[in-house]
Amino acid sequence: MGRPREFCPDQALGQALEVFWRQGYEGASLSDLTEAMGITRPSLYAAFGNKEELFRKALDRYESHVMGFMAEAMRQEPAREAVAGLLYGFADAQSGQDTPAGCLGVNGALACSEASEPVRQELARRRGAVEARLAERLRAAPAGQLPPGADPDDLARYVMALAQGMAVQAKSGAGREALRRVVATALQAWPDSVAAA
Amino acid sequence: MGRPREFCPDQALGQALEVFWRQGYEGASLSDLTEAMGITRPSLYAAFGNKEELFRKALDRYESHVMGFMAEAMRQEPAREAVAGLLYGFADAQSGQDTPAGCLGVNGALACSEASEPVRQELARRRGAVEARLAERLRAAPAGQLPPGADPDDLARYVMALAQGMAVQAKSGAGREALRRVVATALQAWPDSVAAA
DNA sequence: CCAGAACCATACCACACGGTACGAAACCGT
DNA sequence: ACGGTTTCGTACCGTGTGGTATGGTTCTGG
Repeated sequence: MGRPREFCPDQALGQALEVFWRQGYEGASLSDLTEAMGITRPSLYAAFGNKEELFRKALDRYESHVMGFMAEAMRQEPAREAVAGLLYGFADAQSGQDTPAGCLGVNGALACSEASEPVRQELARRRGAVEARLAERLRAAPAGQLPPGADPDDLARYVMALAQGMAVQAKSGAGREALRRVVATALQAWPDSVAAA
Repeated sequence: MGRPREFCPDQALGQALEVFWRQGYEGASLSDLTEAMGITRPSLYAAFGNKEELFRKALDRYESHVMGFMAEAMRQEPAREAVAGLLYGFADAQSGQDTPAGCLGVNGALACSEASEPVRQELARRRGAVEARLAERLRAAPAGQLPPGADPDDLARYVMALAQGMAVQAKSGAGREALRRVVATALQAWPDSVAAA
């Protein structure tokens, strides 16, 4: 009962996600957000709590929607295919025509004022979680599927560094083609012959 | 003539550099800056213009001091040594004990409000300049020094992506050892045998 | 020893920030 | 039709932002 809200929370969250994605947590003001979401300040607070909670919900939506490809990519065999799926998936997600450039997890709050330190740490935590999942995936690979002498943890960190670096490049203006060539260049170092072994 | 200033501009700039490095352009308030520099607001404006000019001067100082190793690294032979020198140099610069984590060029303003767009673009421009210098260095390498089938432009973009990704990792808490292993993992893909060819 | 010049410190400005109080409007169950 | 409930819109709050006016202070050149 009571007056029904005049906006769709999910759609509004999608708009908020875009603003955070483009401008980062601190760079997105409440005015930017409410304007993009098409709702007023009090409506935002009633529906989403406050700016930080809104950001966390946008982050959840980002992970489940934009990064949804990850789960399937990780399942690919052999391990090299999983890494290739991840990297090409990141490249595409960071260079979408209808989405902001780069990655919300990197754009969100890399360096910020002390007030946003909790947000920064949360993002670092989530990046670490992805890296841990990848390390686990690589550790489960049969011997011989990884490049000779490569440690799964090191390899996972290397792949994530590359992904995050591509996010920086995308935000700097690099297009999809450029990013895909970065992935291809990296994968040339991990020949199919190794995977076939 | 006139009253002499009671602070050393170069030292004050160094303190400002540290604050920008740690908190980024927007995340560093004038209060943060003046407190770290040990000077008052009007002194800052008299000596450095305004916040944006101060940032640009800090950026120049960063390039000439912290990134000073680049010129020598690029001169190394063969090309693989130049890339190795660059990457290890970045890894060390991003994980210094007495300096903020990460890279000022990446921390400074990756995503920001519209007001700081000029700063963001300037940083993207400078990152591109480094990439262009590296591409030129690789293009000048004798045939056979690069991995087979690798395009110098793609290779340069790949190396820069890795460096910028390490900057993200460093800001996330990765230590020097972790970063160096990322570099080593990347360099394993570019065997010495290729360089010796 | 004084005039001019540059610097320092305080106190201030307009404005944008994140967040909220409050009254009017719109709905549901009875 | 009406009471209770929830939303919406406006107008506001305290605080912090980047930036500056002003007056006292400390130096140099003559």
